[in-house]
Amino acid sequence: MTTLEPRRTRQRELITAYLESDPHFHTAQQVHDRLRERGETVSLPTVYRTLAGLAEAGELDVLTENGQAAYRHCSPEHHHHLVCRGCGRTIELADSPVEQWVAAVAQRYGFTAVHHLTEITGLCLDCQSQA
Amino acid sequence: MTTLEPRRTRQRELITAYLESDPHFHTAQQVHDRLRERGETVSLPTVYRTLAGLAEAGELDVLTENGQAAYRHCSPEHHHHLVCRGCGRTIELADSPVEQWVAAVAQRYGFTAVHHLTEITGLCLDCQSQA
DNA sequence: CTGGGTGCAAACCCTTTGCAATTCG
DNA sequence: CGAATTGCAAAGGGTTTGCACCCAG
Repeated sequence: MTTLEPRRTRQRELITAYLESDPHFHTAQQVHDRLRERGETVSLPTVYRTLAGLAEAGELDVLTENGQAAYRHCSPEHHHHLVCRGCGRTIELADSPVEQWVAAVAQRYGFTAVHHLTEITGLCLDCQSQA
Repeated sequence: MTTLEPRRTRQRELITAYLESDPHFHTAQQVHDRLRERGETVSLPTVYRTLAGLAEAGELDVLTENGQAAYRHCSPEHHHHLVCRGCGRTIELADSPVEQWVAAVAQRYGFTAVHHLTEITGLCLDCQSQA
């Protein structure tokens, strides 16, 4: 059996390169805009299709915020974020009990190819005083 | 200062009553449909406005899945979901270590009004064999 | 009475799809 | 060359908004 690889096109390269260059969450539209700003021409549908494909292949993490899907290049060192809803300040969190729990849950229900995503939002000290 | 209470209307009563009667996640459209099935007349925009208002007031938990916002009457027993990427099958998970960890993290960094969201996706047994 | 709430319809926004043209392998 | 990919434009689906009418307080 031959592993069917996606065809290597200019557009696909641009998109994956961009995601790898900036390992944060980006919506399809953001990716599209950034590439256009650089003078690259990639259509919006192509961005959507490519991102959807990569996500399904498990190469991207997906997060829906505000009704928009945001994608991020998968990283082995998975960490979580604590985000301030006021100023957007983000704190990276390490050593959470989440990974272990996820693994246990997956095993219990026989799930494989498991991904997980945890987002914590709140108001930081600065934003509390301003409110 | 007088606390400005939302006006008590028939529609608002119906919506809140429904959410309290079934403490799971419902999209605006689902709420609308259920109420209509009962013969109640509430317009879709009103459902959206009411749910958005309640959510902002912190009386509802919000979760966006598949690009649709789902609302649930706030309950202390927050649980998470394990979703199959193949068939969409969803398993509700209780007793996760996430809430405690979130509380600890929030306290450590001085965050308040903390919300969190954990999504776990994978492939269930059925979808593994079909692949 | 008076302003917030409601309903309708249309507008919006993000996303997906049909299909012809293009391009990789 | 053949199949996968792209781009365009248009459709789709959920959500929001403008505005006139209505009803709770």
